[in-house]
Amino acid sequence: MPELPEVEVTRRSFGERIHGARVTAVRLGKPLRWPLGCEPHSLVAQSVGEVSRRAKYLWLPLESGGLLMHLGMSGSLAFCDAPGEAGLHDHFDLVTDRGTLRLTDPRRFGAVVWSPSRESGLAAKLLAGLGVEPFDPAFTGAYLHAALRRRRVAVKLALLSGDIVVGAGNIYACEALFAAGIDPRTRSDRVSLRRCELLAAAVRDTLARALALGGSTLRDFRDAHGMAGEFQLEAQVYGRAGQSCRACGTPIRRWVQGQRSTFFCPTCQRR
DNA sequence: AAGTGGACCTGCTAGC
DNA sequence: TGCTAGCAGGTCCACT
Repeated sequence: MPELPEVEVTRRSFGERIHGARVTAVRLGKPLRWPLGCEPHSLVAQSVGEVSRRAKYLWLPLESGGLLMHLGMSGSLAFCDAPGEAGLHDHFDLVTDRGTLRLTDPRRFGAVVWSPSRESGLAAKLLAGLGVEPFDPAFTGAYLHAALRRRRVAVKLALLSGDIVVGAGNIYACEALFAAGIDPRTRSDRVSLRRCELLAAAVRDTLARALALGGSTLRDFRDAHGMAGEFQLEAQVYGRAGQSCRACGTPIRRWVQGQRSTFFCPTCQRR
């Protein structure tokens, strides 16, 4: 589910309200991707700092360290005053004096992991090796070109790998490649500098547009207030196999790369 | 180092 | 109506 826009929309929807709150209880549901890494009760009475994001991870600072959270494929966070009984898929509650932050994640690919800091423990290991942030000025066409030059995998897979640029998942990688007019099957080392400039701009613009629209709600994404996103209504290719390209009318094609669906317009996107 | 495929887990839908 | 196969927004890990 959540790519960078959804994670950032989520962060913005509860970060300010939880800042300064004090933890009063922690409830765990079924196991997530990794064990919490600390005694849940040890978090009680600690105050919450300013929530930040790196790639698709959120970092919730506490006094003894912090919680690194990931929404996986199906996770979402809600922050509310009276959350009610935990449901079947509610696997983590951080109860505070200002409300409860609840992770709902049916598939349980998500994670909540305690670390002494972002720079140590499991958090450091998970954050190591991540590529540049898409809105970082360092993410330029020249940077992208230099990184892609060393790879032979299809450019779509290079975007998804997360070690060049972070944030674009399956939806936005497809959409950015469409916006840049690049065939997702193109070998990374054959994308010219000129087209890398277009692609870097397309990644940035696509993610920014999605952010402005509150992300994409395909089935169940909601921000911490329960608001759905609207980017999916503007998708040019994602999930549109067989439908006509909004730009040229050619049927959108579906192709499998790295065991995942890629959607593209064979006319608008060229190798 | 880079590339490949499997693993994790649940729910929904299309098709027979 | 009921079963099954296939698909889903991520990314870690082992192996070549």
